[in-house]
Amino acid sequence: MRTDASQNRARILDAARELYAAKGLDVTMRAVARRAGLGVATLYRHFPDREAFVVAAFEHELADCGRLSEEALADPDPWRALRGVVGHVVRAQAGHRAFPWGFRAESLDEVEMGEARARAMDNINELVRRAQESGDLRADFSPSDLALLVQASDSLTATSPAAARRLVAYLLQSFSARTAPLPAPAPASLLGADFA
Amino acid sequence: MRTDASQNRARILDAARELYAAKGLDVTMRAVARRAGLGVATLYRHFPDREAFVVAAFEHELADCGRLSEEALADPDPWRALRGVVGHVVRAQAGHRAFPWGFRAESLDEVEMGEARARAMDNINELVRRAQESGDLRADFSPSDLALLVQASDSLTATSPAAARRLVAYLLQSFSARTAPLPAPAPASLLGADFA
DNA sequence: TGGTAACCGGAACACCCCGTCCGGAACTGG
DNA sequence: CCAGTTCCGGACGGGGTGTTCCGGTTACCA
Repeated sequence: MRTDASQNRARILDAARELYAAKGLDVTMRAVARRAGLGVATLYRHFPDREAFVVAAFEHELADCGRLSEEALADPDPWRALRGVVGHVVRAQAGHRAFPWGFRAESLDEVEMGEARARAMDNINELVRRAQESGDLRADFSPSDLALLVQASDSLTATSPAAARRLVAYLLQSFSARTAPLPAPAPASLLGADFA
Repeated sequence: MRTDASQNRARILDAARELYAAKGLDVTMRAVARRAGLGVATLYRHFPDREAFVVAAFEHELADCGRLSEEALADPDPWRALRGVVGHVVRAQAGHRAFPWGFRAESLDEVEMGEARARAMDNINELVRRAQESGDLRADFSPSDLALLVQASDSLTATSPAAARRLVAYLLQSFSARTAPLPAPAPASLLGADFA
């Protein structure tokens, strides 16, 4: 591979991450190309189609997610560790709006990233099991509730990051088996000043 | 207005409601016209543009919402009434995916519907106040949290209605000032069989 | 019943998107 | 330094959307 080609590849992925972070997945290939200072054909020279391209842009975040789940397993307090993972993922997603999509992408299985995702999920499942065993996490909690949280949070991040944070705080409280209510962030209106 | 014109107007709105209910707002004007057995120009003869058209399709639901909030105010148990309103709105939304969008639409203010919405909001604000006074609803609850719930629920309804119901159950529990955990519906995976 | 005005339908317009093609520029190995 | 291969960028095709135009049709009223 020629040096300019690999430089351009990196520049493309950087541009994609910046734009996806700012605007979510509704970013055209042309916009990415323009941001990278390149032509659209260059994108298609490095990636077969749009989906593969988006997935490639998420490699970094997925690796982060895996590493994070490993660290969480080492925490002696599984409930605290789980909350930490949730907080991290939600923050990562606030800075990278397409995260849930990237996480769910079918085409991950093609590359070895599918395995990385599987390992991260195994870790999280184990973390959930431990947190339930410790009695901090409600017994009827399902790991799929985390996906639920991530997707719901993402949909709110688009309109109001503060609302997303508040939603996450509410949900984390519901997940807890203890009764102590967690403090929620300040209310964030999605409807302008309509609600008092 | 000629009788066929007014008949067609009703047929258009019916078709729109059916399609929006089934597929959300991602329905083309052509699709609505085809469903109504009419040409697309007929749609634009009755409504200036797509947005005004969608808003018009929501007139009925908004009126329902207002009536519902009136009834809820008559309930002696404000917390139960509030949960009832939430349940109704979420169900209405499951059958009418574009509800949150229609509720937030700016252009409502142009027609007299803006006033209907304002009254519904006043009622809900009052309901929240009473539920807090009764001690059932947490003191730091904000009426805007309802908008948060509706939007989050909507985003999940698209992929999994069961997940949306579970989310709502979790949130309602968090909203409660009492400690008794509400039973959550069965877990609903958003990620296929990836999570155990 | 007939004339007219209101109404209708589908084609057409303007604008987006993704993905491809090809002539020209740029890098690199000998 | 130069030839040749790799790479680039803008134009192109196919498909989609919201919106408008115009000739034909239909309902109404006198």
